[in-house]
Amino acid sequence: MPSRKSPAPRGTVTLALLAEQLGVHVSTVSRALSENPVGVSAETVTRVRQLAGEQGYRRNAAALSLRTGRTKMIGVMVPRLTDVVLATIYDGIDQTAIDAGYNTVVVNTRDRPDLQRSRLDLMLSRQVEGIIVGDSRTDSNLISELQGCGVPYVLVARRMPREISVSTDDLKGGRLAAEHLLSLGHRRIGIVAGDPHASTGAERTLGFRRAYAAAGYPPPDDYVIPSGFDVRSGREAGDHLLSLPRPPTAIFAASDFAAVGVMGAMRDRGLEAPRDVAVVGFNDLDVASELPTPLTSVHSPLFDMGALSMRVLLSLLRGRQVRSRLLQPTLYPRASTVGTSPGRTDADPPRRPEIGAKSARPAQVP
Amino acid sequence: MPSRKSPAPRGTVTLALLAEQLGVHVSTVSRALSENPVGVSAETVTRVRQLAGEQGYRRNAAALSLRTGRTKMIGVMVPRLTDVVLATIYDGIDQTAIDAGYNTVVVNTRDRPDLQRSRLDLMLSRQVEGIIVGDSRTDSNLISELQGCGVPYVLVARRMPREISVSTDDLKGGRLAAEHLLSLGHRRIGIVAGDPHASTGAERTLGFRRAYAAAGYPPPDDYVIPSGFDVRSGREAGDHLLSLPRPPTAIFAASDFAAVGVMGAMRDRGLEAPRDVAVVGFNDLDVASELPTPLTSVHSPLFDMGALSMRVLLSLLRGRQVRSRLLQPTLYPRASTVGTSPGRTDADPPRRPEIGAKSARPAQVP
DNA sequence: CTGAAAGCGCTTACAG
DNA sequence: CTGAAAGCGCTTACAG
Repeated sequence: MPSRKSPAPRGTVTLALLAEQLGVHVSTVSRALSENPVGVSAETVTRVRQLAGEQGYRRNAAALSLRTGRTKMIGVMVPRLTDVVLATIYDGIDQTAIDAGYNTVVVNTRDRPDLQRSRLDLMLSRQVEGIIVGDSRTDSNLISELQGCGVPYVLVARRMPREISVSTDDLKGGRLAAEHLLSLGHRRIGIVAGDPHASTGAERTLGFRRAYAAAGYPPPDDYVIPSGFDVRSGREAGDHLLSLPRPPTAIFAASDFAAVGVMGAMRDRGLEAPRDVAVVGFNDLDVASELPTPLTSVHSPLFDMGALSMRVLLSLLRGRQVRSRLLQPTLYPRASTVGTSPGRTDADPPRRPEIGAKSARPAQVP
Repeated sequence: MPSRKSPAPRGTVTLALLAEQLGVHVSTVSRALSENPVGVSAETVTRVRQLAGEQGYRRNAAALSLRTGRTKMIGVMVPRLTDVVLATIYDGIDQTAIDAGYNTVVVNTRDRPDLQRSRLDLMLSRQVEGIIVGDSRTDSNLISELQGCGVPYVLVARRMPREISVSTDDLKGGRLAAEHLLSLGHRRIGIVAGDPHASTGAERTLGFRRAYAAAGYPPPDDYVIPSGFDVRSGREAGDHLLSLPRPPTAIFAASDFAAVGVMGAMRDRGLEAPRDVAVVGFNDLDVASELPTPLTSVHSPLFDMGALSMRVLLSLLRGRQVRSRLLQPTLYPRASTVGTSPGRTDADPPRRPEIGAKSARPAQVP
């Protein structure tokens, strides 16, 4: 075996380069390196792979894609990855994609229609085979653009009429929160509503309001504050609600981080949860149960939601018939509403007490 | 103008297809569609672009890359995007990349050397022009693989000897936390150390220990608990520290979320910060200042760190000489150590009191 | 200003 | 089992 110059000589290692060194045709090298080498002698396969390994050969994905018309790439659109909710959903998507032999490429669109458009263009240029849409909004025409481009897609987290989606039953989640606060006797409640153009924010709020209205206590509009889903937005909305002439006795926030912001606003006014104001969050992130005042929250299965959306998309790519999925939310009552005194460790076993559906899993996509 | 069938007829719109419809050569179409059309009549440019718009033409990125040898893609490796610290750094990277005409593709490696390897391979197959490495570890040979592959790279957040990196001065950050707790009279402290194979965890811990040793109170090894950077790890390490025969009077956690976990462990034992145990976190995330008990934390400029790492990589790609950067940490004292009583809104104006450097920004890469 | 050709790196019928 | 050729969609010297 003659000693080679260096693992990666100068420039890239190509099939042609390997073929030349081995004295065989480039097509033979291609066959030997294919997943399942057929029509090549075992000996050739060994020789080729040996050299390819030594030289650090890596198949050029662009050439492969150009030739075969396939990329094995899935595009994922999210508003922002710095929101751990979306990051967790994406994690489920990515892991499921990898297990199925696909790779994902994710873009942040910051909930801005202009960025949705340009980032979608980018993904289409890169020939993604499918798209998972985590940033659909009622005030954007993203969906109609998607319809025109001929690439299969599935919505996740946020849904839209007549579109295939995988999401939490947010209407029900809002209702669970309302029923919990109603049962504790709260009549004047405030809502940190999240983004009204996202179905998550809109439906959590709607489910909550409907339940309160049905009980005879329809929340007035000025107790419903549109917001983002982050700490800062929650803080601002909380400041607003607590400054009302007759502040609410309980606040429902459409996200856990918004709820933390509400608690910050309370703290700075010398208010305590639940003594002065009860607080309910949404999503039940890890942080909720470990807060100094543990947060009552509506759990939604984020990782599973991402994973399922990917499985639905894979079915779609295989030409199967698919339908939308609604995952079940579960409310976990904690000290921010039911007022466990600090130190009573038995009163709040994390992740135990459930209200609502027995976290029934939807039937898997076949 | 004859009426067209549909915007995206069947299959993809290519240059050849446009050329045929216009009765010109494909190379003419290519020129007309190029960024800066040169050597084409203005009229042709208009005609071509008009039709391209109508037909929804999108340049095939694979073909472009194969032809030009350029991809304008930057790879980003992180342990996990569900850690908001990394997500924020990535956000800085991505925005800076876009502004410079590049796109990023990010991979999660979960701090597993095997995944580092396979995901790196993937990126190299996709012909990334540079890589930003957020997951370097002392127990992985990722760096030596990177050295052999001929693609420029820059480390971010975690650093390694003799490698170009952009990170926070974690040694100093640890020292700031130690000086703060020393000044409050704490002598027996516990450390939730983070991952010892990541320079962030190792150096924050080392800086802290050195300062305590220098003051005459070297922390014993069994008060230093290796951990992850998440809530759960912090919770477990906190449980451990608080169960010691002589529990610490203060705990330094290498991340804010780990600190929240520590506070959860305290709460379940009926302990309060800072009355029973003082707590210091690291990174100063948004959530830190809004917690029911606001968390004293060492701020590090995460978004800027990501952005700067991208600028350094861009310099490297332009063949310039670059050097490592160390960003300055700043300690923000809050109620978890200095015991502001709830309701005193003037005692903790978020983001105001500083200890340490005046957040001096490093000189920008030219 | 426009056309014709070559070629990026790869896979895949088609011969032999 | 191996070779030779075609072609994926694009850009870019090279002619005219």
